[in-house]
Amino acid sequence: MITIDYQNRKPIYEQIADRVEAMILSGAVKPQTQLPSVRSLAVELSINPNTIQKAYACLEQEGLIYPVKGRGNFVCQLSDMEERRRDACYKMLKNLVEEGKQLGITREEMVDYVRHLYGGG
Amino acid sequence: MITIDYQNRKPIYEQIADRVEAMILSGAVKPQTQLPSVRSLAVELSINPNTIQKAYACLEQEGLIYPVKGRGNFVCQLSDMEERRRDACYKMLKNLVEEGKQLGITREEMVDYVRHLYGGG
Amino acid sequence: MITIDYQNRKPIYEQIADRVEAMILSGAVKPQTQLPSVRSLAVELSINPNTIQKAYACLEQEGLIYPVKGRGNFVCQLSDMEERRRDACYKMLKNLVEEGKQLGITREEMVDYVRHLYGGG
Amino acid sequence: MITIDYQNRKPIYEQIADRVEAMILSGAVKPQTQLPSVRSLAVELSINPNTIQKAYACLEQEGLIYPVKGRGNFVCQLSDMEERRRDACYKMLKNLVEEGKQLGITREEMVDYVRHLYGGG
DNA sequence: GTGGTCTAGACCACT
DNA sequence: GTGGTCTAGACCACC
Repeated sequence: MITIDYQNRKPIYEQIADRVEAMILSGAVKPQTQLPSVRSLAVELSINPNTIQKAYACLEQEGLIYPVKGRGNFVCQLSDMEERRRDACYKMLKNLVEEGKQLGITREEMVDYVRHLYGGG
Repeated sequence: MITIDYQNRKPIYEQIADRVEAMILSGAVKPQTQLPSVRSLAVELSINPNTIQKAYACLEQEGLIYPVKGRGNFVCQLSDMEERRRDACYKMLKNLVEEGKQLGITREEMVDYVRHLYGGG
Repeated sequence: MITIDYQNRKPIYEQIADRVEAMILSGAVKPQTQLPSVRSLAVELSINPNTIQKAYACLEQEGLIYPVKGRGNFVCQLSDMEERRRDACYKMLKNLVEEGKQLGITREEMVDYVRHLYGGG
Repeated sequence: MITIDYQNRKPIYEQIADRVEAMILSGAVKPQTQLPSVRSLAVELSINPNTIQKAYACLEQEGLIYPVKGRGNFVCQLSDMEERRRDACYKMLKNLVEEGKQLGITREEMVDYVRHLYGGG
């Protein structure tokens, strides 16, 4: 479910954190669910456990997951999940639109691109 | 016309290169036009001339500008400008759509966001 | 009467010990009273009996409770209860005041906060 | 200005972050001021640079400081400084009051303690 | 077994 | 020189 792009400028721990966040916000991972342990995920992805640790620390800091010492990390019960999802979406799109405008792309041109790239829906 | 975001993970020289590229591809800067000199732009942006130099080197490498010794840097005559522009746009959008899907955003939901954020047009 | 905060950095056994200590020092639990058994409390709080055991061991070590083999744990007869209570209070407040000073909070400002937060009384 | 308590349960990086935050919120360190470099502070406190790095990362995440690559870390221009200070104060006091109540301390008793411990002011 | 912290050392990008 | 990231290995506390 998680893939790492070593060419990407975004640090690995952030790639992981973003991916897990997306899974939580999209509802693919339910609240109270236990996440894979730091060590097991490190083995699975063939990276250092500290990197996973850092990713999980970010998510905890954002209030998305909580650790239980000696047991593991769990997904928080979120009351504002829908709102967070929308926020994340907005933030992402704002950058996009900004770049698009600089490239001189018209609104409908971009809308068409999005429609096309998104595929069946 | 060019702003630097020191918070941004993208290196400064690349921010500048991207911005100039956008201006060229969008037609805001016409072919054969002379770009600001390395030194003057460095002063204007209050950064090291080496950084501007690196940005211009990137653009030259991409075939977007060409240097004339002792005179400055100029915008190339591009036959495939439209194509390049579309490529840049596609590349940008592909990442976006990928993220959007991971967040579980539907196609029309995203289209609506884009329409709204893009503003009048 | 006892709640566990899994988010808290303080270890669980210490949370329990502190809570029981507070109940004893505040007079909510009288001397000679029998405490709930390790097992029953473990069940009630849904945690490992070892953790309760460790909490009780701490309290015994502090001279607040004493175990009777085969019967259970009991609250000690304390001659210096008032003094202990004041000590615990002092210790707690010292940290607080230190932090408050670092934040540049004035004495009266803090006094007002305390009054307000404490509520009726 | 910064002291580390190795006995403290609070991790070192957090002790540092809290201390710097307090200095910023109390106005002891003005906006736009450059903080000591990661390496220099590490030497001064005789700890690993990574620990300082982590502390600074926390502060950046909170929006209190911002890094400039190759130059250093700087204090943000905060519009809501007063509000943040009050929040930090409230948060700190809430825990205190909670503990105090459990110990059976009356409101005026606690107010008196605070007044006394706070010293001249 | 779990997460959390710290250290040490290396590498990279930017100035 | 600066900050940022990653790895490796160790230790601790908790369950």
